[in-house]
Amino acid sequence: MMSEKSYTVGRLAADTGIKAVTIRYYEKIGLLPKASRSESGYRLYSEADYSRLLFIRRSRGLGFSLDDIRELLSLADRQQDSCAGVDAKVEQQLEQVRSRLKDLRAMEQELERLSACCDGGAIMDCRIVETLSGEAAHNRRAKCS
Amino acid sequence: MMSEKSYTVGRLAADTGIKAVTIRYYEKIGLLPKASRSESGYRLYSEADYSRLLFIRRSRGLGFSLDDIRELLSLADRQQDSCAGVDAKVEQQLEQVRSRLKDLRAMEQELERLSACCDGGAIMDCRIVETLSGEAAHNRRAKCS
DNA sequence: ACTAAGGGTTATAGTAACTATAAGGTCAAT
DNA sequence: ATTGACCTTATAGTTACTATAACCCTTAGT
Repeated sequence: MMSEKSYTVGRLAADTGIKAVTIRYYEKIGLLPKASRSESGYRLYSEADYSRLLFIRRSRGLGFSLDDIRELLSLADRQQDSCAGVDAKVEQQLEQVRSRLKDLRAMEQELERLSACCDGGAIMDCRIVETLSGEAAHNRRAKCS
Repeated sequence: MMSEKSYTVGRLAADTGIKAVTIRYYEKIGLLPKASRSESGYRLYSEADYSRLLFIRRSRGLGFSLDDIRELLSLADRQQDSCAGVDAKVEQQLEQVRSRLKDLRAMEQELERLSACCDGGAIMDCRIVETLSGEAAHNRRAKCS
């Protein structure tokens, strides 16, 4: 007797913080099911779609790829199965994040070192340029920390 | 009287650790100058090309984009100019890296928290799935640290 | 001289996760 | 009726490569 409330794509976008274009894109790649349509052809979304989108958004926030999320969603859909698969994916993602952290920390250190190297002279005397050019650490005591 | 030694693309690749395809790609997008050619059409590279490639590789290692590197190279080429531009770019990159670090650290924390949540039951009881589904922190004392 | 392996050459398409653009249809309000 | 804000589609661009195909060159071995 009462129809469920439905969202247009723009409404869903506003409510979830995911842009309308992106929502359509998710539909196109099959991450979201095809939305039902109004008479005039507008997409109409249900509460279930809304939840699914939130799931996607949270997962993206944790750095999962869309392919990972596709898997997560299908794992999460099998309510009575073990959650070992989900747990494994979280673990895997954690490792990946840590590995990227390691790389970035190394970059940060090196950039800090370089940054401390510059004393504002000309390019030809610039330690930064020297370092980037590959004349690795030889005598950088003089001007660098 | 003596011609400089020159590298083929594969040799340069082996020496710099940048793949031959990538070297050709760098030439195509103008990051490397057009290489001279042997009679049969093979690319021939000089020491200068070698240095330039090393510069690119080190900069990539610091997370600079190819566009940034293009700028860095052109800055570095003006030997008598001030190195302020280079310094600024390093500073900028440092900021970017730090911002990405911040994001990743947040992801790491949240993933750690999630990972600790799983007690190996069924999906329908899984705290991870619950959390991802957006039912934010309500009563997670029970099973989560 | 012939051949096969291991170089090199080009052009084109695919990757991830969108973003931008164009060209148009719909809806609510004035 | 017209404006403005929404919706629709399709296509191309982004980053930094990687993969593929189809072909040419060089060199070592028989």
